[in-house]
Amino acid sequence: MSSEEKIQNDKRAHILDVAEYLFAQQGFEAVSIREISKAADINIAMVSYYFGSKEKLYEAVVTRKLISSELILHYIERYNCSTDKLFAIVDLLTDKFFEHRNMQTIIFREMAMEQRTAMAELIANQLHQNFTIINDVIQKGIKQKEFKKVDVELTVMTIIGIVKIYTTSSPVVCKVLKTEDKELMFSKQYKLRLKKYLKELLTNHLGIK
Amino acid sequence: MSSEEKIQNDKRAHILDVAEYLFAQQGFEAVSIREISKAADINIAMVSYYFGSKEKLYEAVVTRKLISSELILHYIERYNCSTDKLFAIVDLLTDKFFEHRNMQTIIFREMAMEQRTAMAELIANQLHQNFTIINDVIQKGIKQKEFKKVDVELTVMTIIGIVKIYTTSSPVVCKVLKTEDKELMFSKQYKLRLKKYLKELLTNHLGIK
DNA sequence: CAAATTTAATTAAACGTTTGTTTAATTTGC
DNA sequence: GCAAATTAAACAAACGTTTAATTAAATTTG
Repeated sequence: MSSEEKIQNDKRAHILDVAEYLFAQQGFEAVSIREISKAADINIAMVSYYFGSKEKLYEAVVTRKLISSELILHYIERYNCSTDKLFAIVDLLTDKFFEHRNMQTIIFREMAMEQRTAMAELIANQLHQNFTIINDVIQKGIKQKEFKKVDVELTVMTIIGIVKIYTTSSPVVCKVLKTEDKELMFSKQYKLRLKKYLKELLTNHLGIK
Repeated sequence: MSSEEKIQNDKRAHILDVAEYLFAQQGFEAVSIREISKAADINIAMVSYYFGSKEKLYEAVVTRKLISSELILHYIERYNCSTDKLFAIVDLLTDKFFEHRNMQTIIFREMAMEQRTAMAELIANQLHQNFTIINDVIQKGIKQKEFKKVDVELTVMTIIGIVKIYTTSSPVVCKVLKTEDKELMFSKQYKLRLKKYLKELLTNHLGIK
């Protein structure tokens, strides 16, 4: 990559970062191009120049950070038993959700919209792929008598649901955890607590010895 | 209540219903007063006439259906042991979330906004109250050796998280459950499945005999 | 290697729409 | 006939986008 390309990519990436933050905070419609431009310290016309339109900027923001199923598969292939695979998924998901919680806010807001846009479909498919991987791991674990028989689909949803509500409902989670501090809530300490809890929950639920 | 008041209330309620549906589908900013008016078959000016502004209409929509903590308390007071209380809460929450899932979509979208509005604060407080009730039930159950020792706050979040992701992420949940039909997803049958799953999960997790 | 030329990046201003809200006139129900 | 309900029209403000002009950078040329 030449140096000028890097500079342009930096600027593009900067706009994407700013836009992601604002979209996550307020939602797509609530954020104006003028607001993004001001926050990113660029001219209003630059968004159209780089991305074509506000809609396409949004698409770029979303697609940039989707958790690919390849990543998950690659991450768990090193483990042999289903328990280790499942726990690795818990770690990975928690890490990714904590790291990209702005993105997760956007993604699940999009999922809450009933109207099927092309992008909503894209996200749903991606999430479904990730669901399927976790589903298969649990299914295999049950088959090999490593896990008890459970409602597999809802178990998958449980994992995602907890991590999701933790990372995307911070005002109320803050209150519940009595932290009053969002920084603390997303600290290493609390991330460990969440991971530990999830593994204990799954251990109990799946009857892991 | 006089007959004309009833008619006015009906019209107000009708606007609230339509607005709730649209707000849940698209979010506050994405819905215009013109769209609401068209869908509700009223004049544009009637929203201002009845509610004052779009903002106040939104407030009216949200506050109308918040699950009051009194309702929960009243619902569980008839039960003696913590297990029965907890299972009653599972039933109540599932029912309410299924019944008012439009509302839940709006509420958690508001919670995902980082900017603290007056209404976000109101919702957070309400949710926190509900959290606290569940929290207390589990805490008491542990104290009385009815439950195993667990991370109580995260257990509460688990219950809410599962019901929430089920009711407010229907596109992806549909795919996961292989129903392809949103009606089926919110049928009695599937509601029972969810309740049963939650109780089994809690039974395993809390070591209920 | 500097000057000339072309391309890319950036800007301020203006575009036509749409937004939420208000006004002032009209209709409705009692 | 009077008050409440309803309407169409108009309001300024904000929206996403485009334009045409300008600056900066890259490339070509002599």
